[in-house]
Amino acid sequence: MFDEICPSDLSPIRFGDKWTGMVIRCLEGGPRRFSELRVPLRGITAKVLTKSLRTMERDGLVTRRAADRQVVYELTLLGRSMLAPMDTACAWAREHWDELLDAREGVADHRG
Amino acid sequence: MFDEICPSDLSPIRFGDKWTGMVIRCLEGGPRRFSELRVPLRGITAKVLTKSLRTMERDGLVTRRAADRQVVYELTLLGRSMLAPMDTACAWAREHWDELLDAREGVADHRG
DNA sequence: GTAGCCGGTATCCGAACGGATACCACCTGC
DNA sequence: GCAGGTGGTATCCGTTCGGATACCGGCTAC
Repeated sequence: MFDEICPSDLSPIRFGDKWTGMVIRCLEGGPRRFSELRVPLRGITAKVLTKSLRTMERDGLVTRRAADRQVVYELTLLGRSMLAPMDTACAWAREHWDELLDAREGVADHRG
Repeated sequence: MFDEICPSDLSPIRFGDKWTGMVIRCLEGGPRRFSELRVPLRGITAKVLTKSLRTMERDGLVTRRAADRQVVYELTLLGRSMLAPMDTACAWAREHWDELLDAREGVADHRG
């Protein structure tokens, strides 16, 4: 999923920790439950997702709401405001995709 | 210096490693020597700066040129192109400075 | 009662990050 | 000959990051 949304592995631009950017993308469409977030974030362990979400909560990017025997996470206005710089970053990465790739492959050619 | 240029400590947006964004800002005005970079980057050790610069070189953001018994680092076009998303990120951070600060202080109030 | 989902926590681990310190070769100026 | 600057490298160190694994209480379905 995220291979298509955002070419984030190669880009040097990061939003928060490894997963924060992807979590924000997952919450872009509305509130999501803990286990709903784990699906698109293939392979993330509960511990790591919990830690990311707690940090994001601390930083005012998401809210955690435990209601009616389920937990939902939702973007705050601040969290939602990060979508703009994220779009800029993704546009930059897409625009310079080839150059980024060339730089890494050049290294691979020389040393790998 | 960098406290004024970019409120980067509080912002969750990062470009490369800890120093990459600041190095790019330092090189914005033209080529700089190794020791010239160390001045504004107060406290950076030679090892860490070397590592940052080598990574940036590998990623095609800077060039290293050893000429006439001195070494100069210069932004590539790719490196220079990062100034645009960096400006966006800085603008975002400035715009949401108070919210970012509140989130952290709220934590400090509760737990610190 | 027991199997399963939900939303985690606890513990351990290896790798990477960032820094401190010491050291180095090379050249310049005195 | 010796101090000082330049552009590093080598070694060690504590912290953080991200992940693997095991386990947990609460609830539901059968």
